[in-house]
Amino acid sequence: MDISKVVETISASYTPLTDACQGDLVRALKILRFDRSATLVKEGQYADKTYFIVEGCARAYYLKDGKDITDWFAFEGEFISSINSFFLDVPSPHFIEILERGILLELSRDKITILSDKYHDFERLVKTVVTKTLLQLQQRVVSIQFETAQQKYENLLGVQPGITQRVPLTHIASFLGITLETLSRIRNPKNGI
Amino acid sequence: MDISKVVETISASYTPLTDACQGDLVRALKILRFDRSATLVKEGQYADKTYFIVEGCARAYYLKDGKDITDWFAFEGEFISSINSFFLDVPSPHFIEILERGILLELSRDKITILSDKYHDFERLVKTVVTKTLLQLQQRVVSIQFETAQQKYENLLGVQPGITQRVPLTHIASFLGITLETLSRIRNPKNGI
DNA sequence: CGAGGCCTTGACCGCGGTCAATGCCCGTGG
DNA sequence: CCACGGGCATTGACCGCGGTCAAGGCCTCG
Repeated sequence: MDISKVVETISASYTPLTDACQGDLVRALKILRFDRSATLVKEGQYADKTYFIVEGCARAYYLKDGKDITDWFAFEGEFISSINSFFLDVPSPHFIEILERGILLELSRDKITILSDKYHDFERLVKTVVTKTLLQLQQRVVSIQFETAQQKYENLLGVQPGITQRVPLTHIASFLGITLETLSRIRNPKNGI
Repeated sequence: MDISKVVETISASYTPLTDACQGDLVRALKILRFDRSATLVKEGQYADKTYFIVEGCARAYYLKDGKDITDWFAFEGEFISSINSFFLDVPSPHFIEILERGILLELSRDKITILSDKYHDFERLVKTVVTKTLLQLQQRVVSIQFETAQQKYENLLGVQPGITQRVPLTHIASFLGITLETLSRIRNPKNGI
């Protein structure tokens, strides 16, 4: 796999980076490959890394009263990290788990700080990634707050059509804030029509 | 009112700005004063401005099936804008309304772009504001999704203790994603204990 | 073949929504 | 100065969505 190709893609899909910046970024990234599901971050760790997904998918989840609650999915071309730990430098409430065999790029906060200080355009890249995430999250608040379980599910399918083929329903249910049982009933056509 | 003092406060509370940048920022800001409630942004407008609240408070809301749904409050020292319209350059789904007599600073997206291009540290300021907002929103998702109406309300009081003195309960209820009736019952001590 | 993960289905019930009536406060005009 | 009206909040009666608990189906893998 050619990292510089991936960095070009990032530069093209988020915000342009100068060649110098791209070079430094390539050198700062570390390739991770996984054959099957694996846990990148555990609850309680200081999770000062962010991961860019080249192939495969991942989720961030936490335990609420012992229950596994997914609160973020990431697929090819997206970033994932434990945002609380990453930005606030506190122990992570989240686990981050790979859901499929795939390839990730890892980037530490230290290196992000160095790159952000050195390159104005890298600072802009980070701003853009954060902004996109903010807008997604905003949509999610609206969806969670006033839609029925069914609408939330249909909404998710609109944004991530293939998700049910790639992610267990349990995780999708907790992501939507509904139970697995409810999700199962929604998906059953004879309750629907 | 002395704008440069306010800009110093912003620089201190978010991320430091050079003197040159602060100077340019002071010149880019426009002061707005309001004696009573007023609407800054209407649904459907291209809302390419952001507002910093010096005194008073404001809310962003939208109409969902004719119902008024608040989805953001801002108080002294915070920014507010119609984030969808501002970042994506689409017509605003939101109204933005001043809730109290007060003072705001207005800054247009054009000027933010110019300042961001000229000053690396201004780019960083924007990143920091967006990041803080992202983290708040993340907390809110968790709160909305798995807490009871009462817990959501108590949560809000934890973060914004004085809010009930400054904002009508109707708006607080819709912000929390509950009805005014439910909020009223929660607040009534004889149902609580 | 058996065990365990994942999903489905059923029975039941409680939180919080809807609808509607009433209360309270304050500004405006007779 | 009081009466009225309108905005905001409270209270009550009712009910439905979706949660909980429990049983059972259906893979896959050892």
